[in-house]
Amino acid sequence: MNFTLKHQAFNTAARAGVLHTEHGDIETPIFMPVGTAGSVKGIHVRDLKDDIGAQIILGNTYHLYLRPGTDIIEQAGGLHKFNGWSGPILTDSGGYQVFSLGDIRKLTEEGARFQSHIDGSRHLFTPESVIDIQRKIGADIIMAFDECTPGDAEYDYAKKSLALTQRWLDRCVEQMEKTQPRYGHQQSLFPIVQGGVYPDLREAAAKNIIAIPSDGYAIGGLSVGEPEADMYAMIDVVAPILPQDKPRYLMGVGTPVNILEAIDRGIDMFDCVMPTRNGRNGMLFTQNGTINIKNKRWADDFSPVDQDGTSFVDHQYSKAFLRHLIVSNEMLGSQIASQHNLSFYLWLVKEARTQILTGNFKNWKEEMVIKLAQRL
RNA sequence: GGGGAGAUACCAAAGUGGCCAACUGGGGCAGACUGUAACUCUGCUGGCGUACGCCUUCGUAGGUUCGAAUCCUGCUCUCCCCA
Repeated sequence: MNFTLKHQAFNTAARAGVLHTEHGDIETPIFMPVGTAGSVKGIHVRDLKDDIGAQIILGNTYHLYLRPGTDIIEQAGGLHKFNGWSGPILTDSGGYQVFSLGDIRKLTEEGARFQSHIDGSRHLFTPESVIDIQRKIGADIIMAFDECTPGDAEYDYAKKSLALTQRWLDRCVEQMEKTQPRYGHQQSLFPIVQGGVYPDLREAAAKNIIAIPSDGYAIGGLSVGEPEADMYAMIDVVAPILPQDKPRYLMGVGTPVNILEAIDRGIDMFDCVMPTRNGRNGMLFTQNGTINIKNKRWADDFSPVDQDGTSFVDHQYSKAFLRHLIVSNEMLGSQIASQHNLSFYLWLVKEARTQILTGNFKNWKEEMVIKLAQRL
């Protein structure tokens, strides 16, 4: 796996590049749809590829481990074979579940003990086991096992949490070295910078991490409850420390505005459940702001879902019909909204890339941020 | 014709003397959602007021009572059973 930088503008840290993987090239900046349980909820692989233009998707270690279980995925020949997605796959390590399932897990030096949210059964995740599982899933990009520190963590907690994440990282690296790819393609480990909302912790974490040779570096523990300004401030601290010639992945972010702001600060890769989850809940993202399609005002609006949209669903269906579907809890509504939102997200990063390459990113971004913040 | 049951807010349905502007669902109207325990969650839903509150409501007309959605009487309507 290697990364080629195509262009870097003078008045912004934004970059355009290409990340080459054995399952295909990824043009950055990129948004990666989240497919927690092996599927991007409600979206066919064909539409992901041909209509939405996704270049890489996510899977989740914790969820896939619980269901269908690692054995089944191995028997299938890896997640690519299992779900039919032939492009690159990145798996989250379960570090986010350490955060989101805080009530039913316990952290120790050894790892994280979870109680399954499905049946209550008890499971231990260690840095080693998490690497092994991701190997078996067949991820192109394997994420280090970390503790995703809550956004409101006090300094002392964030510091301890970071130290644990760093010790776990060393064990992840060691386990990667001791093990081999499962299905004949390369698997790369991305370390993760934590440190809460504390610049000195973030700086130390970033410096610590770049000592580990990797094909890419991630920033985690943001957009988890902290003020938006803190998120940007942490990116400002960390991104300049990370190697220029490696992709930078901001985990779990975010809103369209978040993404543009982060691209401006030198981030290359993003993922977020927002386009799919919020889509299912009736929120549409457009160039001109967000739409709550459940609102009464759309009931008799027979114009296309999105006049400027790039997906077929944007022109195939009207706002009124989509509202009807969502309000009626018809599953097609979730599908259309998700497909629209993902298409918009992929359009957004593609357009950002074009603007970077033509040297107009900064101006374009400033205009877009204003438009995107509107509510229609 | 005889017997029985019932009429509560947009719908359904609790409430059978004061804690009732009235439980709870649904519907409606808004809001939230950031490495997915999420087709989920939260709020509001008689009128006016930010709020304390005030006003008008439980088929309808009267009555009893300090006080009625709740008790009594007449009327109207609905449903069930038997002829």
